[in-house]
Amino acid sequence: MVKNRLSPETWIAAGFRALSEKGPSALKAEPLARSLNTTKGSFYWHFDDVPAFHAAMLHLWEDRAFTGIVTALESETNPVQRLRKLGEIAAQSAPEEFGGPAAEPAIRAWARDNTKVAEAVDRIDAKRMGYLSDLFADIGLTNAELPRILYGGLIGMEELSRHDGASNKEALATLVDLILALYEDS
Amino acid sequence: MVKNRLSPETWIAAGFRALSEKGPSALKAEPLARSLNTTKGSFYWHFDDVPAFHAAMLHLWEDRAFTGIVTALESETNPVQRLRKLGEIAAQSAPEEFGGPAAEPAIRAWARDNTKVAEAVDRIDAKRMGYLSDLFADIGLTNAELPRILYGGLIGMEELSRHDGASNKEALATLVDLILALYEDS
DNA sequence: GGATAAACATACGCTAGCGTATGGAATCAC
DNA sequence: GTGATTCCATACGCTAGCGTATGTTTATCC
Repeated sequence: MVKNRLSPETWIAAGFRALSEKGPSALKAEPLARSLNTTKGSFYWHFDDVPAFHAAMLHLWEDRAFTGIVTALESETNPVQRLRKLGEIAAQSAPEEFGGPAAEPAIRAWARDNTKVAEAVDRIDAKRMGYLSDLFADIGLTNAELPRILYGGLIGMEELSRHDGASNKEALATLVDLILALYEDS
Repeated sequence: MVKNRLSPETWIAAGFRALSEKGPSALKAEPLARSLNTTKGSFYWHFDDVPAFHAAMLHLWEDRAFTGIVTALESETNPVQRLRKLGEIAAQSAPEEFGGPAAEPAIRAWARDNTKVAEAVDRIDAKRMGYLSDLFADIGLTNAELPRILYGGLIGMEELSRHDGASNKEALATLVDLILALYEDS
């Protein structure tokens, strides 16, 4: 029998997997331990308690939720290309360390019964909306509703995908086109 | 001391209130009883068990989630007016019987750890998307992505409002305008 | 206005998960 | 290799919520 020694990261990854698959109520020490074929002895060695574990998950996510997008768009030089690229990467699933596809909606759902999570989501939303605002401003689109339309569409479609399983690739591209039509006209 | 005798509907309303304010984890018999200043003796008189209570909540919602929208749009005669009106009513909060504002996002969050809820949301989403498809088809817009864009935007903005507290009135109106620009052009 | 039923209160045993404590195995230092 | 450290297993008491059983109150019906 191979004895896999676990790291905090392993637990956190298992946490995101459970969060995505079974919802926030699955983020408990003993069930997670079972999913890793171990006991909560390990859990309480790596983390002080359950809230501390939650905080660790949240910290990892908040750390990458904004910068991850920014760096992913760095390769594109002009704002229009960045907007189009944003539509593409948003249509893809999240990395495995966050529980694979539909990690973001799962975190938003988590925010409903956890204040700390809600606050983190608040901060990330504000940052992303600000970034979108700047992007639109760069191409001369100052309509204050555009970031909300695009980001809202992004969130909503991710949510929809979870239920109907469909891809958002086409829809997001079309949405960006609809918005950029304003740019062509100006 | 006035003895308020409770009905199943009172319990269900309290359920939606708790769901909206504290999340799915608040849908438990004893906490709900406390919120109504009573005991679970009443709960188990009106409902067989907790899953049965959940089913009752869900049944009420599913019953009104689609038809409610359709009847709200009946006053408008042509499809374009209906689309604009849809944007308006979606920006308002849900009726109090469903826990006031942001009831829909709460139910979507609930769907994450409850299969029955997820199935109900599936059915409602399909119906609403079908309705939107018909609406767009009526004005000659056959682009299959449009229902997803509008409905996704609706869902996402509702979610955003919960966090930043902002209204979606302007953004939804603008989104409808962006889409209807396709109609003007054709 | 006493009998009947409906609506609620209370007490009970049960389970899942929490956090602690302590012992045991695996790994590292040298 | 043995001593120390790191990591995990197990056992314990505790609490919240479940569902049942049974008692109490409140309304209803003639």
